[in-house]
Amino acid sequence: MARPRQFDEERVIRAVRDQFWDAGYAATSLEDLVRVSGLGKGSLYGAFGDKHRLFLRALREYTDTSGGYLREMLASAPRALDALRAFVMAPVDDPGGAAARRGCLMANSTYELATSDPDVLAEARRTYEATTALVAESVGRAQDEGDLPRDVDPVETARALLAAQQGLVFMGRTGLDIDTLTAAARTLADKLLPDA
Amino acid sequence: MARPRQFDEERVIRAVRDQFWDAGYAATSLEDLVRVSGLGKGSLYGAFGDKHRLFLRALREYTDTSGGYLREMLASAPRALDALRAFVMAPVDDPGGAAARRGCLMANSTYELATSDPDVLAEARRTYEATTALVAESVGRAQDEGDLPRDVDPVETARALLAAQQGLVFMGRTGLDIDTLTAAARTLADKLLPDA
DNA sequence: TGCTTGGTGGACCGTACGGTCAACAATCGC
DNA sequence: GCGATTGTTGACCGTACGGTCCACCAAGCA
Repeated sequence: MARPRQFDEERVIRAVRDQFWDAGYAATSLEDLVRVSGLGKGSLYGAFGDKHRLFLRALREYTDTSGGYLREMLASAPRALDALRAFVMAPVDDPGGAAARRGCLMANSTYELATSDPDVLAEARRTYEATTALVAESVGRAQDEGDLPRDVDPVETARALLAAQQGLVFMGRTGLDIDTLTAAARTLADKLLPDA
Repeated sequence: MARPRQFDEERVIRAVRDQFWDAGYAATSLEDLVRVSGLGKGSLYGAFGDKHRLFLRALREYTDTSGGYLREMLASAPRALDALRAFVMAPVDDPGGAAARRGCLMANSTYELATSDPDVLAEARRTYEATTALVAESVGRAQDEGDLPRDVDPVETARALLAAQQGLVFMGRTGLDIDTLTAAARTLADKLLPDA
């Protein structure tokens, strides 16, 4: 072993992720990445490879973290139905609406790159499948707890809930004010999760 | 007057719009625009201004055309409820799923540019407001026709329907197969428009 | 037909980008 | 302490981009 790294890899990835989140992939220059990371170009390349690989790494960090939060949130809720409601309302869980305007890094990336970048498309599908499975499991739990009717398919319901959530994310990106957005989220949750 | 234009302005705008639609704003180069339009750089600049203004023009063409179709579709339906159902199902109205993967130019642009481009953000809000108003009007009509309960707010319902539709657009962009997407769309329509 | 006016096209320009590299610095085993 | 090894830095490079410009051209008018 020789000279050790002078930076915290996780901290750098989080800083880079935030930059991509705020500005998008194409609109983020290497100079931006150097600035937010505090590293030189050479170090960045030596540690993470080129811009594309660095982006994929940051995206993976985002999906892993988000997936972890979701898993925990769904698992820790006393009643699954409440967790599902919180899942739909997640895009508006932010007083000032700043998070709503920022949106979801995975959705932003899908819209910007999915047509041209197979790696991003694959990550999108992977995340989508994993989220659907997690939500479907909670739908099943809500059925077991008597809060949702037995005759609906958990996976179908999970896909509908995910679509509703992502639709709210989109409306947040258009700059819709947080109160109106919250009302829309409530309407969707009430209709899709009738017994709440 | 001197030498007249040798191209059809509308045709050029549509070609440019399709290019931006397929590749996005940043990923479309001036060379691409020259290729799909058949014009030289000078002509393009002389007729439409720079890349940004040309993009806004193409985006406006898209929103005007889409808005026109929507207005017509909603107005011509014998029962408003059927039209609302068609509105939600629109993202999957495409046998091969190609249109679903392409998504909606306005949504694509919002995700790519709304944070940094005030003009695009304004166009997004304008389109969003107009669509909400059109859909809300049809919700009111469906209430008058006895197909939707009287106690729901038309504008709230319209926003929920729009969110559901845009959520489906997102799922289409992730490459979800058209059959699964159609099933999700049906679930959403059934829940949000109960008496269909 | 020659003059004027606006359209056309592509050569050309400055710049900012992603990426490379070589010189230097810091740590470890010996 | 010294060499080996790896990390760090920023100057540097080639390229592709958006945008400009100018020489040429076609139509209308006298």
